[in-house]
Amino acid sequence: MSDDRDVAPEGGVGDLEGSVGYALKLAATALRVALDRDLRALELTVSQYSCLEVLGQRPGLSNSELARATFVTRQTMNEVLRGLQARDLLTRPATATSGRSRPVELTAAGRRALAEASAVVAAVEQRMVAALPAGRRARFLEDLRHCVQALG
Amino acid sequence: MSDDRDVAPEGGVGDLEGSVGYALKLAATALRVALDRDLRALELTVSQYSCLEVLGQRPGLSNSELARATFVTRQTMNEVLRGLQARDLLTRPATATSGRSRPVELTAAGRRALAEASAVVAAVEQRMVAALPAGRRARFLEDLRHCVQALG
DNA sequence: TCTCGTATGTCAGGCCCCTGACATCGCTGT
DNA sequence: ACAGCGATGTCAGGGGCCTGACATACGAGA
Repeated sequence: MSDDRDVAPEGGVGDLEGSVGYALKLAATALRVALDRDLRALELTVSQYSCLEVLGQRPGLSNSELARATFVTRQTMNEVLRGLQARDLLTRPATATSGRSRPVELTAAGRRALAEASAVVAAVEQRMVAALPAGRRARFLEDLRHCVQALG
Repeated sequence: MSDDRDVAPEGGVGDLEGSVGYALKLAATALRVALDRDLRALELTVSQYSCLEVLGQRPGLSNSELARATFVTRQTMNEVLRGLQARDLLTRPATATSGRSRPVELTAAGRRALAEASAVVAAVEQRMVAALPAGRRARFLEDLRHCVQALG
């Protein structure tokens, strides 16, 4: 107690270096930065790519459904959609056939952009996964899911 | 090629469920949300907590040094510091003794807030780590570091 | 039928974080 | 001595994400 250095409050976090949460944040940040950098060449943000990717696999989803699928609020997704729609990467009917939800569809340009972006993202992921010792990937994935489940 | 479903572009991402990057993003998001929620009771954001935590372990750091330590830009850290200073959780000399950098110090209230926040964060981390099978924590940490290294 | 709850789209305001730009200050090589 | 360079603090602008709030549209139950 004679020096502040290396002294953590009781029940506190302690050293950051050994913290799983800290390492998790760092890894996620590194991933986001790498994706941001590589996607910038395509004029796409990570959020926009996520939207396109989900839409490519599940065409016709509404704003709210896309928001749930990408884990953002529908307000946020609304803005993302507006940006992509302004660039003619997707279309929405002007009026809803039922209720207020309108199905979102990729345009041809949207599918092209998705294909390019998907390749870029896959390359980054490949670079990351390649750094993991062989055979540990499955366990790593499982551990990540355990974390999500414990926190959700 | 007869159906869009389950058909990934060549070289694309493919299914999201098996993607390490996707799982990593989910885990980091879950962590951030959990921290946000629990820190809200203390009127602290995650960024503010990060700043306090680093400052507690390394008092006297300047704005730019804190920014580097928490992996944000100095502009961002500048705003975080201003918020914390307005609440009297830290102090900065009005004028620099040399150059332009001014050492930041926690106040007594700042140390109290840090102690509370650190306990909250430790509890969240504990909840997360407890979900990992025994003995796998070290390897998980190592894998996360491998990811960071491969991307940085 | 009419009301209530639920889901949806949207606007407003705010926080976090970024890039770009600028002024200031110390150091260094000429 | 001085011009150039690097680091620092700060302002301006923008994007992403959030919560809160509101209006609208559908469906279930009294």
